Amino acid sequence: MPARALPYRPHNHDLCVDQALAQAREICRRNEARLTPVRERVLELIWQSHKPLGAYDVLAQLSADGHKAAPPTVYRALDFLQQHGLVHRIASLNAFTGCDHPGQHHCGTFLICRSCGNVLELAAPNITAAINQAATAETFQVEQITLEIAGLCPRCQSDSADQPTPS
Amino acid sequence: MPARALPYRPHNHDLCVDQALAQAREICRRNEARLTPVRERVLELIWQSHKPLGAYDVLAQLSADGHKAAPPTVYRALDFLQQHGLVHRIASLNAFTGCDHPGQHHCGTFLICRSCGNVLELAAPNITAAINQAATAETFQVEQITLEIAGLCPRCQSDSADQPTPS
DNA sequence: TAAAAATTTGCAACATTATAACAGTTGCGA
DNA sequence: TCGCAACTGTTATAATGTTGCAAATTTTTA
Ligand SMILES: [Zn+2]
Ligand SMILES: [Zn+2]
Ligand SMILES: [Zn+2]
Ligand SMILES: [Zn+2]
Repeated sequence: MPARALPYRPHNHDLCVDQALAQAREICRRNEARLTPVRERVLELIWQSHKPLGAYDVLAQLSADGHKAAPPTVYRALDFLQQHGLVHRIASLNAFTGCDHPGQHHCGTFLICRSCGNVLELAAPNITAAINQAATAETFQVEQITLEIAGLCPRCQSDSADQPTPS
Repeated sequence: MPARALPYRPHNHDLCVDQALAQAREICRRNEARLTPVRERVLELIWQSHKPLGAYDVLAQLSADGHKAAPPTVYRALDFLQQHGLVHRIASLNAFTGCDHPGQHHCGTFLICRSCGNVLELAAPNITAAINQAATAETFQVEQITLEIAGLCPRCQSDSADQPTPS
């Protein structure tokens, strides 16, 4: 089994895209949801890298395709994709990123590099457990967790150590 | 020692406000920072309840005071207050809330009730530890944590159980 | 105290992100 | 082929946040 593709490292990103699209098609089939051309194209654009994309970035790229689009088109597609657990919204960035392990609606934990902009989605049962424990101690009924961790990814840590100011 | 004032429960909120303002003055004195009238007034407005306030809500209330204000005035005051750890921004709400235990710049953990809108700031060492552990496992250098937990507070849980649709 | 410097505020314009309302289109079953 | 539901296009607008510069205020320096 190959190591998980880490956004921070060079990897065959086409595989990320192909897998994401294949999973999306499969999930929509199972959910009897329609992965229309616009929706699929938006998902593909979101997956063009591991850097979250703003709604208006998506919009601009749709327009570059020649697609005549307005904000609602994009926001509706993104809503759909979120609903089916295919993308996540990063609240601290007002941006969207593809979901690493789609299938069910879930709230991810994100490691966001402030230098390169890449995002890694974690599945962190320990964190979730600690959160639920703390919430339970306050008799709070958890419905949704927003956990976004900003900092420096491994690559950008060494970069800043090796090359003080790389342009 | 009295029980901590929980936002969800009736409490003498004037004490919350008085304490927050007193701490703010003390902290600014120590930091040699200037808690000007605008800044103090914005902090007071933020503390008018435990429900986070949008920047434009603050702006409206400043205007109601007769204060001639524009967005930058509010955003600058909020920036100042954040810088000195006196208020927090809730990214998932685009809103601001007073800090429960100010003194140093820190990232809080928030329990946000989607029904009554009140927010409780937690100090949760267990969660922080779990997050740092998970980040370290990915060789990620944490700088800032955004943790916002939405759901139902104790009061609103019982309300919805007792009174199915209370208007 | 008076001039100079730094900080804070006022103000106008603008940028970005997101939604509302309604009309047209498409796919699908009756 | 008709009717319905879901999807998309279109226009306008709302909500949130920023830039840049000038005036006012406070602090520092001489
Ligand atoms: Zn990839
Ligand atoms: Zn995910
Ligand atoms: Zn209170
Ligand atoms: Zn705090």
